[in-house]
Amino acid sequence: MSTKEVLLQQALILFRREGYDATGVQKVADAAGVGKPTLYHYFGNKRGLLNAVLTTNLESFWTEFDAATAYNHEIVKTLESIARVYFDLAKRNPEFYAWFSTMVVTPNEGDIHDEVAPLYERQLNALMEVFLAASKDHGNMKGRHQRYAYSFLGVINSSVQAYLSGLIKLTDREAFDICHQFMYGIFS
Amino acid sequence: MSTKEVLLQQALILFRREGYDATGVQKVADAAGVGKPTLYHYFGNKRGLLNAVLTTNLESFWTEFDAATAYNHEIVKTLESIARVYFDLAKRNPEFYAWFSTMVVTPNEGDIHDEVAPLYERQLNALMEVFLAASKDHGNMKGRHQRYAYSFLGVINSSVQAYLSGLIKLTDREAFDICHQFMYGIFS
DNA sequence: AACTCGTTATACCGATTGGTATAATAAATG
DNA sequence: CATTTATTATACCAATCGGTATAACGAGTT
Repeated sequence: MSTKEVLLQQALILFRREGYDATGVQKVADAAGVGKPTLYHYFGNKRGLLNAVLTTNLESFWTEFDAATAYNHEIVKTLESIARVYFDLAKRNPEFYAWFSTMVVTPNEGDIHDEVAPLYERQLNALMEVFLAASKDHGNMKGRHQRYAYSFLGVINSSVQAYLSGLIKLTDREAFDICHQFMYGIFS
Repeated sequence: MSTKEVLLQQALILFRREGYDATGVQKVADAAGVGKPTLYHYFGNKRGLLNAVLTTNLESFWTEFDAATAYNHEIVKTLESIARVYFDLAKRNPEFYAWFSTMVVTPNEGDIHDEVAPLYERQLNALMEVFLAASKDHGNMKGRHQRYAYSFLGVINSSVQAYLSGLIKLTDREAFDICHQFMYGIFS
């Protein structure tokens, strides 16, 4: 593994365990077994490191996410695909998911908000598009697409949190269940 | 307002806006218009300040919470009461709720985790008790009380997040809706 | 062999961190 | 009025913060 990859790996571990603000650049460099200027050579500054951690760990997620959010006139199946994308990320990279999912709801100012907010909005906007497109097929969800996007993400996160706590497994059945339960609340 | 109250108020604002770790004790003292030793006189150390912010802002919440979690053989009504307790806190003290709700899911080490974890567990345990008691009346929720406690909190938080974002209002009707939708998923 | 280029280390910068020793002040009590 | 007691400020501590100037290092290239 290259020095750069080791730095990214250790940064993620420390950011998750102690928080971004509480993690000094020195500590990351020490954990990676290199000097501080090496870190600055690769990432420019602390925020660059944060950005790199986010980008690398979300690379394949975005690919799957963009594919899943292409609405195909079957809202429930579309939501199931989306849920599975999140489940996959959680299973493939639980350390990162646990960290990222807490940051998207953190209203702090500073580096974290500036870097994470656009990533969250991109998810929210794509989900809103899905519900907006679906509302042309189903008349029952007038103007609530924004609220649906919010709470659907909440439902997914709730399952993943249970998974990360060892309570459940993230099966296709689980994705099926939460999507059906979610849509029931809208249509009924 | 006493000096102590001003310190608690400013600490909450800064903790929420910039995060606990990123907020220096000096900044809190400056914001309150007093010297640093004044802060240490009242709270001992930074963690004592954190503890005091949590305790004071949750004082009336716990009273209402303990009353609401007394299961009375009507699971839906009990859940509604609980939801309203959270809604009340969010409406009465949105600044605090926005801060606290992000911390309970943050798996960091350090002061925040040590102070917040027991508060979260107390909520979780009380909710588990509710579902456990209810499972004696309803046979359909065998051994899943822990998972229900998790996801019920998730549902509530999802509503409150939507409220804090200006999307919805936290009415009694909203509490009714989410509890019914939640229980449907369990019984069906 | 000379040279370049990407990578890394030593040592340092000013600013800020959490925390404190000392003492001046204010109010309350005798 | 004198004394205590609670409250506040000035000034400081070692440690760490994010960030950098300088240069040594090894691998290729010419």
